[in-house]
Parts: sequence; C-alpha cells; structure tokens
Amino acid sequence: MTFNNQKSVENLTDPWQAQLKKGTLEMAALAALWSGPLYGLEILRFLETKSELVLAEGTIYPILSRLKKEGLLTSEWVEAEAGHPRKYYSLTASGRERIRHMAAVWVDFSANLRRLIQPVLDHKGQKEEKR
Amino acid sequence: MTFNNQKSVENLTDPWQAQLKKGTLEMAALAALWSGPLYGLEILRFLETKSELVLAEGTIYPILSRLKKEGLLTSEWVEAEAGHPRKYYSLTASGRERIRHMAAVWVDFSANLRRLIQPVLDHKGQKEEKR
DNA sequence: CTCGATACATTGTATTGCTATGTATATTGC
DNA sequence: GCAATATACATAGCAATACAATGTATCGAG
Repeated sequence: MTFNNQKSVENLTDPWQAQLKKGTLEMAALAALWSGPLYGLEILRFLETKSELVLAEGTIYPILSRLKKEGLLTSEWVEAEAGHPRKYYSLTASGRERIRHMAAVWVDFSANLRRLIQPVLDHKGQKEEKR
Repeated sequence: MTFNNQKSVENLTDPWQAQLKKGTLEMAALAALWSGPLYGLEILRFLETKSELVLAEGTIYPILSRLKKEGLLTSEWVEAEAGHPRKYYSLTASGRERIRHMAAVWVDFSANLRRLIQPVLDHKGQKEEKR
C-alpha cells in the first residue's frame, strides 16, 4: 500500500475539461431524455456511449434533482424484476421547451467559438517545421 | 432613485450562459492573442466583435493573470500617446502549444454535444403545430 | 481642479462538477 | 441464514471560475 495510490492516473479528469462541462451537463441530461424516460445510471451510460461524455455518479444525481426542482423533469419509481427499484426521469413540457432553447443557444455559442479558434486550427502542420 | 435599480435588466447575464463560458474563456483569450499582442480591454472588444462573446472587465483580468502565472502569456507595459499605459499580452511558445491543444479538444467536445442534441434540433417546426 | 473616459485590478458570491462516502435492495455462495 | 458482490440512488465537502461591485491611476477638457 506504499504508493498504490496511482489509482487516479486513469480516473483523473483534466480540470480544464471539467470546467468545459459546466452548464453543458444539464443540457446533455435533458437531451438524453428527449427520446424517452431513462433512470439515473442509464443516463450516464447513454451519454458515455452516444457522446463520449463521461460523468461521475456524484455528478448526475444533483443535476437530476436540480432539473426536477425546476419542473423540467418528473420522476417515477419503477420496480425492476432483477434488482432494486429505479427512478425513471421524463421530460415535462417545460423541460422539452427548455432543451430546445438550450440546443439553439448551444449551436450559436459553439459556432462563435469555432470561428474564433479557426485560425489556430488552420495552423496545423507548422509544428513539424521545428524539427 | 426609487427603483432605478432595474439597471440589470439588460446587463444581466443568463446564469446558464455564464456557466457555458466556464473554461472556454481561457481558450478564447488565448485565441484572441493568436495573431498578435493585445491589451486587456482590447481583448474584450475583440471577443465581442469576432465572437459575440461578451465578458465583464472583472472577468478578463483574473483570466489573464492566471494564464500568465501558468507561463502561457507574457505581458509588457506600453505607454499610450493618449491615455494611460496599457499592458500588452503575448502568447509564449507554451501558450501557443496550449491553445492548439485546447482548440483540438474543443472541436471534439462540441462535436460530441452536437451529435447529442441533433434529435432536438431535428424536431423544429413541431412547435408551430401548437398554435 | 473637478469631471469623465480609459485601463488595470481585487473582493466576495454563486454555480457546478468531482471525489469520497453512505445507504438500500437483490443475488450468489457457503 | 449470512457475508460478499453488484446495482442504484444519494449527500457532503472541495475546487474552479464567471460575475457584480468596487477601487485605483492616468490623462484631457472645461
């Protein structure tokens, strides 16, 4: 147990990329529910599969609580045949409206940033020169 | 002065959109300096013009300090003919490398989110139905 | 010499994602 | 029965960061 604590090496989230997620995870959670109800862990897996967006359990539940408190989601306990009850979340009408708005804002926002970094992206290849 | 304090009505930043900016503003500031040195307020105006990205003065200076402390920027006081000295910031080699990396990460990240919200965007038009 | 504009800077607050835990239920092995 | 394991939901404390509000300094105009 001397220094087995390198555990985090692959678990560690780049703090910058953690910051990037701020705000987008609410959008992502709502978007995940767009096509039908899912329960908490299922949302995690959905996001990881569909968008390579990895978030911790400790992250998703507070988000879902917040969204529910805002009236964007409703939840319902459902018994599972194997295992323990699951809390399924569904979009409310208000949630549906919100995610549409968020999506539109996001498209603009990301396009703006994209335009901003375009010169940086265009630069590619010049790095080789240095060798 | 009774309730002139509606001041914020147009000054108010949507808290969600404030969250969206987290992390991206460091990238934006570095990107603004890609084509040459600028001073603080000039960066604000550049971002507002080029990317509709509005940030408060109280936001840009801490960012520049952070980036400088990380060795991504250098700064230099320059006398202005009219007015007060300006602190011009320039990218270091390390900063140039960082912004290239950030730009690449951003492109991936935004593409992932875009894919996620695509079904929501496709939904457009259905809202009209309600009228 | 005061007023306003420009420019840089700091302080306190709120939001939010993450790590580390904790709790409950059901299944499996003995 | 009962520990061990897996699934699922939940909370507490921490860290990062954008913002509003404020403060300081310099210069030009009147």
